[in-house]
Amino acid sequence: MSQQDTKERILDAAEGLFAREGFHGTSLRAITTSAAVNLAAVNYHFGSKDTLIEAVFERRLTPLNQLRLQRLEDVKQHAERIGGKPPTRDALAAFIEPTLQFRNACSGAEDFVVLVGRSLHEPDAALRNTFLQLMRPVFLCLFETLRQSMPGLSPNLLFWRLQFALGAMGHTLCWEGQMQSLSDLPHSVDPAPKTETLSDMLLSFICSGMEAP
Amino acid sequence: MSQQDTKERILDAAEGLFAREGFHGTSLRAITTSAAVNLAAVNYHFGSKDTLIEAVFERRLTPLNQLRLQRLEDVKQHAERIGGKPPTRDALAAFIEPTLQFRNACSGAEDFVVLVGRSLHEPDAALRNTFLQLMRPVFLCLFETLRQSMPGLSPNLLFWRLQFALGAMGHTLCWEGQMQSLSDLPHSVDPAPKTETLSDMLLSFICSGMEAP
DNA sequence: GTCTATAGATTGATAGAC
DNA sequence: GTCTATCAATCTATAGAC
Repeated sequence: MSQQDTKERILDAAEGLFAREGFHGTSLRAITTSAAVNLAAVNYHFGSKDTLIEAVFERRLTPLNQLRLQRLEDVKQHAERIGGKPPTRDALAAFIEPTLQFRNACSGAEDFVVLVGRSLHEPDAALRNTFLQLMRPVFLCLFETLRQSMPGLSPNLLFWRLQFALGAMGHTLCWEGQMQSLSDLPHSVDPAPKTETLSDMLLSFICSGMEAP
Repeated sequence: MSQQDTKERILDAAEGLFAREGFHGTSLRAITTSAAVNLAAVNYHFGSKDTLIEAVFERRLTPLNQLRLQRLEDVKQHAERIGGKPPTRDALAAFIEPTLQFRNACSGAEDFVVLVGRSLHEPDAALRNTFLQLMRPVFLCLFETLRQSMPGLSPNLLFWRLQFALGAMGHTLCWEGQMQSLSDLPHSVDPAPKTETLSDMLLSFICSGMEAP
């Protein structure tokens, strides 16, 4: 087994377990057993449990954020070219759609998306800040784009509405994983809609909320 | 120190630590030290760590949910009396406002509200289900009331929009605690608005999202 | 009811042979 | 790079004196 293989196997196993059991609920032994590698391999390749979770975040969040930034840039440039404002829905879609579609991008990505959804509410402050630092550039770009989309909205109100939107989105990402719960209603509810359907429902909700009177 | 005192002190300390450090991130030692009681007192009074967190939830969630159910009932009865539909905003307000106002109801309630916000995303399935089971009656009542408010909306779409709303609300509750993060923007943002202001912003957002075209 | 003392299991991390 | 063996710390829970 090559070094590359071992590192990847650890990252894959850690990603799944952190998403399903949480960071503090996952032991290094659980990870190495699931990855079928030796216990000492984690500390050899990643240094510590804390640096391992950083590596788990960076592996997928870096390309995902690049995708989001690219799409946001496209929306802004298209608006400039036609001399108008970037449509609110397009700006939000540039942030949301790549995330939901990422689920189908590669194997194991479903786990990662759940992990992302949970990260905003992560109790461990150090871990939460690791995530937020990686997200900061995208968040700032989204904020500035939306400023152009809705120049009449005060920065404070925009900020809070964006927080509400992030909450709605994060909750949706978690749910996609496994969060069985309130769905046993006396009505027909689809607990796992197609990515495109879910994406549209979420976008419509958030878009209307952002543009509320 | 009376028995009542000891139990309450443990509940108070546990509430704060669970909210700030998470369930798995909080040890019984941390709780008993913070509460200034003996380590063995937790197991004597509550049986185990798992039953302790259940007691923490129940102590405040039972009266809070009763408040929410009462307000939902009022909204429905008022609609019946005038022979109309319960207004969407009133139904949502019956669920949201008591929660946000609960922060100021008693000391320590701020911690509890953060704990609630985080519970939907709790990785520990048993813990999450404890919370969901306590919330189920209120959730069902809210769902049925909103069914009356918006009879044109399919149950499936209503369900998902309600999930988005819960996500937005949960994120807001967490934030209220301490979640410093993305707020250092090049604009003036109020990181801790008055309860009423925040409540109005959240309600307007969710209400518009629920009634999206 | 409260305390001390400790059992028994699990944790993250490392030293050293191969 | 991979393995075994183990350390030192921490955890929940309990037994038994007072």
